This record gives sequence, C-alpha cells and structure tokens, in this order.
Amino acid sequence: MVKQLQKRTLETRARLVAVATDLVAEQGYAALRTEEVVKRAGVAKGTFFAHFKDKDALMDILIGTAIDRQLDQMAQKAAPETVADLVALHAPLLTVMTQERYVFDVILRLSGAAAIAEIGVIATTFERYHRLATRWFETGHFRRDIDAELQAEGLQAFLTQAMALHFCALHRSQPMAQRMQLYLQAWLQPNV
Amino acid sequence: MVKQLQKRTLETRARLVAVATDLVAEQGYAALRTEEVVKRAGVAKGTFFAHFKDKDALMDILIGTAIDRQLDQMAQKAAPETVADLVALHAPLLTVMTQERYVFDVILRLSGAAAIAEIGVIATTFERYHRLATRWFETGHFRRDIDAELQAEGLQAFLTQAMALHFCALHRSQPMAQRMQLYLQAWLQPNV
DNA sequence: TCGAATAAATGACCGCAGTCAATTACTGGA
DNA sequence: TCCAGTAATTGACTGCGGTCATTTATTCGA
Repeated sequence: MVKQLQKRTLETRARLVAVATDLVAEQGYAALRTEEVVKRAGVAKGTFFAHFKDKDALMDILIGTAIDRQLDQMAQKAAPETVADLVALHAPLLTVMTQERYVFDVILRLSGAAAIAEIGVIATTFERYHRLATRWFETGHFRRDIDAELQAEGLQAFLTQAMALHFCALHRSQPMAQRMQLYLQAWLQPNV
Repeated sequence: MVKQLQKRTLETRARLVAVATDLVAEQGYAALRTEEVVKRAGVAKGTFFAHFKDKDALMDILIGTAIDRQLDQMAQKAAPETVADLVALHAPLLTVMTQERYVFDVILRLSGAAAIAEIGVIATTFERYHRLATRWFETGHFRRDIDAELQAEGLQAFLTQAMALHFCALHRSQPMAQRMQLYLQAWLQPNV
C-alpha cells in the first residue's frame, strides 16, 4: 500500500530541495523560480512536478523546516511565566515568519491543511505549536477561567494579527513585539 | 496635479468592472480570467492593465464592494449588547468572506495597505470595520479594563482565526459561528 | 540472464498574468 | 478649424507555473 521508493527518487528529491535551499539563501523566497531549481539540479521541468505537487509544496518544505527549527529552540526553554517572557520567547519565530511578505503569505495559505490527506510541513508545525502553547498554559500561570487550549488558540490569533499589521503601512510604526505584549496582556491576564 | 480623466476612461473602467461582476456571478471569483473580461468588454488586454495595476486590483474592487455592502447593513443595526448578538451580527459578513477559499486568500492579502499611497477598497473596509467595532465597544457592554480600540483589534484577530480554521480540514467540523462565540466570550467577557 | 511490468525522467507544449513600443483618439490653444 | 501635445488603446510578446505523451531506467519473477 505504501512506499516503493527507489534510491534514485530520494536522491533527486533531496537534490531539488538542496538546490532550492541554496537559491533561497542567495536571492530570497519570492525570487525562487522552478526553472532555476531544475537547471541547477540538472533535471527536467517535469521531474520537479513529479516530486512536488506544485511550487507551494516545495515552499511548504523550505519554510516549514525553518519554522520547525525555531520550535525546536522554543521547546527547549522553560514554560514562560509572564507575558513579557512569552513575547520574548516568540521573537525568533516572528523574525522567521515575517522575513518576507511572500513568506508570510505562503504561511497563511498553508497553515491549515486543505485536506486531511495532505497535511504539509507548515500545517504540521502549526499543530506542534498549538500543542506546545497548550502545555505552557497548562502550567496555570495565566488565566484559569478558560482552558489551556483556548488560550493557545487565542495566542495564535494574536500572533497572526500582529504579523499582519506588521506588513500594513498604516500600522508599521509600532514594533511587533510591543503589539504582541499589548494583545497578550489583555488576552492572558484580563483585569476586570 | 490630480485628475484629467476623460469620460471615455470612466466608461471603459466601469464596463470592465461590470463585466467582471457578471462573470463572477456566473462562475465564481477563482475562475475569473482577465482574458475573458477583456473579451466580453470588447477591449484589448493592455487596456485592462492600464486601468488596474494587476488582477488583484480588480478583485480588490469586486470583493471590497461586496464587503462594504455588508458593513452598510451592520452599521444600520443597534450596537450589540451580548456576545451572542455580536456573533449573529457577523453571520452575513462571514458568509461573504468565506464564500470561496480564493476570496478569503485575497482578503488576507489585501486587508492591510501595502503602502499609504495605495490603500485599496478592502483595506478601507477593514478600517471602517475597525471604527464600527470600536463604536460598539464604546457603549461599554463588554470589558472595561481595556479600551474599545483594543477590543476591536481582538475581535478582528478572532474573526480571522475563525475563518482560517473554517478552511482547515482538521477543524472544519465546528461551525464558524460557534467558534466565534467561544472566542469572543473569552475575549470580551473574561471571568477571572 | 532475460524480458515484462512498473517507476522515473524528459521536454515540448499550454494557460494566463503582465509588459511595452506603436498606434489611435482626444484636448485645448492659436 | 487646424494641429501639437497628451491620454487611451492595442496586440504581439515575455515569463513562469504547470501538464502530459513519450522515452529511459529499474525491479523482479521465471
């Protein structure tokens, strides 16, 4: 039912990803062209699309991997006990996700799995992030009137909002971290 | 310094928008092709791009107009006094914004003005929505520990989150309105 | 070791957004 | 009314993502 993959297949695929990684390092994500990738990898155009459903599928791997590395770092750290800690903890993740407008757009597009069958890397990292955040909130350092999962979903909502406004000309003046602080203070430590 | 627009210009532009509106009604947003628009409008391809920076600029007008109509309706109604009212008030707006995955993607892409100089229709409607929501919260029926503007920003964040999860295979089971209710209860009426 | 079945790779081709030098239509002053 | 200057329009062309019938390589049973 499952794999019957030849060694060649894995090699080609790995080469494509490696070449793409190099190209991104050189020119950024938005400038990546599939034709450039296949040329450097020494394969035909069709081969690319035999390995990846579309260009987004490659981006999913590249960007998802980068996000996952940040989550590795974050998972190492102790659970944050204050909003300031929580915001500080997110700094590197925010940097990765907002390094280019194009990257943020891809993340938004792929962060939810379109179908159960095709959960990509980015969607998987979002699940992972959700679990990680839920664990932080289960320590009980923040609100207690709602469960940890809901707190985590709100965190994600505000994270997205802060990043979106970062790219908005009308709001770019305020730094992302400061906005996060404001949001999360109100979300996690309401004072009614 | 400003306009020197010929009548012809306005006519062509209006015709393009009218044709596009018809096409969308027939086949949906995602299926819209600029070539189909210019063919029906009886102009050349280049004319389209002389009037609109790119295809997104046309979508901005079509979708932005549809959103604006909903805001007209919402602005008529009295300020909501409960979370349930607030959620119910949003139902038509949610329907418009999530009618197609493609529409939601365009909205996310264009909801923040990329540059002050080029604030589009969708970005303008988001500003309008923000002002409207702020006015609701100024009535003081919800939280009082944070100002109305912040409440409005949170509302927008949760609105986006609810729509995003609506398109996510892993979460599609729960209806949007129900999710909104959960989020907004926690956001607007914390119970610590 | 051979040959049929299957997997991988190929590249010419297509669809569609977006460009631009050339052309046509309009305007306002003489 | 004529004509220079400007605005609007044109359509062939480019760039790039994605497809598919054909060719080439690999596997595995006899």
